[in-house]
Amino acid sequence: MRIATWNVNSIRVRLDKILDWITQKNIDVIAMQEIKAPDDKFPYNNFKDLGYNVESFGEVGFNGVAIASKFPMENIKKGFALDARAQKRMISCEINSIKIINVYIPNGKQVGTGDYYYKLDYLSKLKEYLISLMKDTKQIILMGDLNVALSDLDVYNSSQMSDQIGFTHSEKNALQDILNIGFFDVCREFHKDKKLFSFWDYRANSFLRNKGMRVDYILTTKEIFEKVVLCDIDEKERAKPGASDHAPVYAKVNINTGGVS
DNA sequence: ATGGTTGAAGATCAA
Repeated sequence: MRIATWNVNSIRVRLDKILDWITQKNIDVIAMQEIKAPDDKFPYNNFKDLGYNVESFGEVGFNGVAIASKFPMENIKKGFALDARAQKRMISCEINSIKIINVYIPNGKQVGTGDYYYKLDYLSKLKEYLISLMKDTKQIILMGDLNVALSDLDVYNSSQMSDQIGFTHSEKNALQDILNIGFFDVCREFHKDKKLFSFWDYRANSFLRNKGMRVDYILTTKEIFEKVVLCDIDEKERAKPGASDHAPVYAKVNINTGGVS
């Protein structure tokens, strides 16, 4: 099973690129964030024409998440009961008895603002939710834009990024707390000592200067991680004209998917 | 450099 997460920064503007990429990479399940479209404007049929089931949870103007899957999705849940602002940031389902959670963590805007504390609260509530979920199943994949760079290898310049949004001690600790309950940072496990970025700001020629951050993650329980055979970030998608400011992160998991893939 | 650029709006807000 090939899985992916991508902050697409508008499902409608990026549609052709997304469809081309999931076809080229033979992606079975893709978690998308920042679709920036209400559900009645989501291009469902374009995914269905390629053989994907698709579920979206969007709103006008910003946020919004969606999952497209070649396999049937069961127990679809839209929203996160512990989200203090009840925004459109989480959608989850079960695929082949694996719990798949797609989350778009709040950006936080500025350190010390209400938005920043909302972000920390969201990460804390997500950890509590995952702890409760793990009592029922050990088969969990959490994918999404977590808006936090975990280590010095996840930012272009750790001293320059120190105490900046996405790289404060509180944010890093909140994400590390989630890993500590039993989740593996799959891309980092496969590339232990390498600088890894998944996001480059549109401003100030960040991509050309490779001033990026890794904020997009695939996290899995140990039971799933043991079956992962590869994980990478496709930086080439970020280099294209008209790209999202995020690149897709993808992995291959060796599980029985009924012969479909 | 408190700038820069992009998207969804249709003025600014969010990132």
